[in-house]
Amino acid sequence: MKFSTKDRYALRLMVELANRPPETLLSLKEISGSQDISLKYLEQIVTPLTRAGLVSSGRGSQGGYRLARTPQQITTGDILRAVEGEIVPIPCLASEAGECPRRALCSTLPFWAGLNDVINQYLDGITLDELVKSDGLGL
Amino acid sequence: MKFSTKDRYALRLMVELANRPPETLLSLKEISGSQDISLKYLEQIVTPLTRAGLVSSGRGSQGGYRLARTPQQITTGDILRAVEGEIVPIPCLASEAGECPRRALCSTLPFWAGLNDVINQYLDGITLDELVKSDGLGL
DNA sequence: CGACTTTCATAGAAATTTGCTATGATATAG
DNA sequence: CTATATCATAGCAAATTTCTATGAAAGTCG
Repeated sequence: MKFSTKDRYALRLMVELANRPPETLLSLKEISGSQDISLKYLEQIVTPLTRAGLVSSGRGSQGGYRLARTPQQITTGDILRAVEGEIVPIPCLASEAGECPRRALCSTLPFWAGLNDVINQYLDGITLDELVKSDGLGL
Repeated sequence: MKFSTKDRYALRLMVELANRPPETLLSLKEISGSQDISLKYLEQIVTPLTRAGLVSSGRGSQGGYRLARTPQQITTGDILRAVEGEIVPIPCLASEAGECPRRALCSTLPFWAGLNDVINQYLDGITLDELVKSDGLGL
């Protein structure tokens, strides 16, 4: 039960963008430098973020990325779901899951569903704005 | 971000044991049949559960496993931690994690720590007893 | 225009994890 | 002594993760 580096890097990328004046473009090369993440890997990570409409891009020299909404309008759930897809603790709970023949008699399913709720409520309750502000708070 | 089949099967195994009269031994062969899980895989899963003191075993013919405590005294956190080890959403938060050079300036760490708390509080708040009783409730 | 920079698209590949299966030893009941 | 079960350890194919490589398309600037 671990979130991937892709998930973690996506959050850091978004924090980096949120820390810049809006409207200005920030290149992946700069993010790669400051966050110490491979440029090529960042390219892969930012793709689903743009497709999800969380960031917008400008190409060519002086190109880069910027947030497509304000940090208050973006939750950690938005970001993680963009790169990872639906966040579910077990495949059974995915919306595209096939019908499980054991469903009726599965006494663990309500437990997993409860965990699913707790996790997604947390993710949807924290905005990018709050992430940025928590800088240096807890450890 | 998924829990493994090992985690899920461990829960189902424990529910099965909790559904039997205490003190009586239930063999993995029977569990294998009713839960449709390979016997050999079950053997692997039950090992850490016995080591963690959650179940006790009797060998030989008529042997099997039983709960070592009452279902009220066993939480889902106990079970999952027994088979999976510490439950942490990212490696940074594991107690045996090496010191991260980025720790001080990592503005995502408090977010992950919060998620960690939410998950573990949920896991520690639900007992095997409650799992068994939820049979047939939600879907 | 033309060199340079950056995003964008896709493919590949090494390393790790997952999800088992196999072999065989050890203990107990009847 | 035989059948049954736990216990211990090893191995292995498939999937996933974590990148790296190649190159095209689009934009900036001199």
